[in-house]
Amino acid sequence: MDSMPEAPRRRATLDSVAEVVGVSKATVSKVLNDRPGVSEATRLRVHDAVRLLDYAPTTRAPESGGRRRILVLFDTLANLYSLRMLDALLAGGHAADVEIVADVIAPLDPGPASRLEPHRIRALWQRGYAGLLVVTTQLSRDALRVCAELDLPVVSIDPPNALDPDVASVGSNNWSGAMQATEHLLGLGHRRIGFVGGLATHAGLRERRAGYRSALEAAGLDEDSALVSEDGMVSAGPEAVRMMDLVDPPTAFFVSSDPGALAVMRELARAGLRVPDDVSVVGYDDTYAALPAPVLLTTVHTPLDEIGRTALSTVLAMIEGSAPLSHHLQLATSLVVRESTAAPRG
Amino acid sequence: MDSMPEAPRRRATLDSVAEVVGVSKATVSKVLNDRPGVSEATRLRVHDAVRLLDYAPTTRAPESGGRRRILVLFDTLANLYSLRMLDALLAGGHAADVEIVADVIAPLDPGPASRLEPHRIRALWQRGYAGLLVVTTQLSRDALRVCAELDLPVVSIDPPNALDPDVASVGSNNWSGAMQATEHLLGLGHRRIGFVGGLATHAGLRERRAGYRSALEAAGLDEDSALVSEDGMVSAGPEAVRMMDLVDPPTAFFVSSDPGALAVMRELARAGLRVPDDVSVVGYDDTYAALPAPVLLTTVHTPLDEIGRTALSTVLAMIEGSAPLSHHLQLATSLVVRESTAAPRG
DNA sequence: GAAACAACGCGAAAATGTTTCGCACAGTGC
DNA sequence: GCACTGTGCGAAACATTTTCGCGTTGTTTC
Repeated sequence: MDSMPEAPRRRATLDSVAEVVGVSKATVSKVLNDRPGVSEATRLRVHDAVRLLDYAPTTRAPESGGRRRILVLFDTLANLYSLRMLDALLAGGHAADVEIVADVIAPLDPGPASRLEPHRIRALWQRGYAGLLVVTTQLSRDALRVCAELDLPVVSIDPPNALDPDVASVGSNNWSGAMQATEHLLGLGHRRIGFVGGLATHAGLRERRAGYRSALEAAGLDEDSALVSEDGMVSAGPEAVRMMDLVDPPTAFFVSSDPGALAVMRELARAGLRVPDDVSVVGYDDTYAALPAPVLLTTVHTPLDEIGRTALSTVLAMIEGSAPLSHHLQLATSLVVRESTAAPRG
Repeated sequence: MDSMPEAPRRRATLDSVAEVVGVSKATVSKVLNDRPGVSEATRLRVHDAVRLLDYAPTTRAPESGGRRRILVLFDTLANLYSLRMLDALLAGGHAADVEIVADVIAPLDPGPASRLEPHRIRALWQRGYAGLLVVTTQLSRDALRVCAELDLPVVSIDPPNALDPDVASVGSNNWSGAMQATEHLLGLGHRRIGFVGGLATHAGLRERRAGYRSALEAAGLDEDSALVSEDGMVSAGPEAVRMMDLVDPPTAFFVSSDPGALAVMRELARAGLRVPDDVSVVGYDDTYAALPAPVLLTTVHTPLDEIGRTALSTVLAMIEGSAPLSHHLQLATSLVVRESTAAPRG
């Protein structure tokens, strides 16, 4: 018995493409590099053959000449959270000599149809990314299965849900952060503390709610459902004003995002209430630190730099083949007391 | 007599490096690609020779999945201007099926030494970027020369200085924008209008100053140097407060950036002055539009989306080989009147 | 209408860089 | 002294890009 009867289907090479088209490999090379000196007809035929044979240049030595490329997918860039995360990742990319490519999942169509579908994952993989970082976005089970098939390492940053325990994730301890914020207000003497949260579809936001409740309970207080809003951040301001009209209004608000906190402060100011004299406000994430607001926000600082660095080194470790340190890292938050909180009146 | 007696100093090649070190080109190649099978001593000697000869491989990195890659270099990501620009560029990248790679020039070292040096440009070219977009950053003449040599198209977005007329640039009409802002205040009845600008090293900021002055002159007013500050944005707030202490204080401020305007509003508020009741404030760039500030900022809207799209299509056209529509595009600004301006008191 | 000319498309060969494979040599065990 | 083994390196094979010249085609000139 000699070797296998059929050809072992070697990878397509420039010569094989040239042979199929019936031109020289020089011509094929020119087409692939968009060099002049080739007719449009030949150009088209070469492209067809390249597609047909699924040709890819071999000089691509994935781990050699070119640097590794990591794709970072944001749900949106329209907030400072994304910006600071990107900044941290770029710094980490420089340090590790990898190329960080940022993209938004659906820059044109914000509809729910533009999720990360399996075919999209395959397209990403074909583009040669060595790893994938997904920021505050849920990956479907199908998408994850495709990633596993393609051996494409994925790390989720601040995942909305801990859907799959096998997916590595890096985030911060939301429950503890909310505890810190609420305990700060309790420590100032507040007893009626409103909670203005985002939609409870995000696990992190649910954890913040739970932390808020735990802090209240630890202080011997019951949660008052009239003081809790989870309608999403667009209605944060009106919701806060609504609570202030209650017979026993809150003296402080814990708002589970910084933009939401700013919206609350804005609406309170329009309603004639001063922060922190009349009402205290605590935000979350510390993404607006550099912003010279009239009243600087007391907020929970999430270590985005550290989260970014950790996520990057995790995905790099996975690319190298080693298992990540832990599948679900949560970094510690810290409270930053600025100007928007004070002891309640009287 | 034959040709020139001395060698014309050709570009270093693998063979020349190998000759200098006294090894084969295979060994040099292994060193450069971090392949095993080379002793540490040889590795070091090769690295030395590479540095000495300033060797760079002539073959470029292959394009990712066939798509072109455009590098966008920001001076910093720590502001919403960069964020919105990046967002616009990513959207344009999706539309044109090119990969947008964002990076900051010096993520670690903010010193002036980290400019875009020629060798850095070569490194970029080697990584296979088809074009370069530079945001609010000056390129040195040397760097531009290298770009021209390498045939690497460059488009400057909002360049600090119109150094080289041959470099394509896309920006907005700063002079006209400042005119609009100042005319708005004049139209409301203001006659004492303070100008708080950034450092006048940036051409765009100088143009804004000129537009401010032109509007005043068109209204028959003289510029009062006591009402002009160009100390940079860090001192914007204190400068505004200082002007309010003048015997004939301004009734309005034109601040030539949005963060600066917010800083001014913050300091005015701390000094007990209400905006817009006591003082009006106009900002510039409209980068904080989505921000729920207590008083929404009246500002000059610069069309960052359009600027980004235009810059991207310009660099793509240059890659295709066609000349850009124009070398120095300036897009029109528009005034967005919100809450921070009103007629002067009494 | 023919000769001269210009432009373009293409391939052979040279140039450049990467990978494979085998040789030489040093150290080690018997 | 002989076999064995691992390491460092280079020759040659391989993959791709670039240069340069040749032939074809279409156009202008007389």
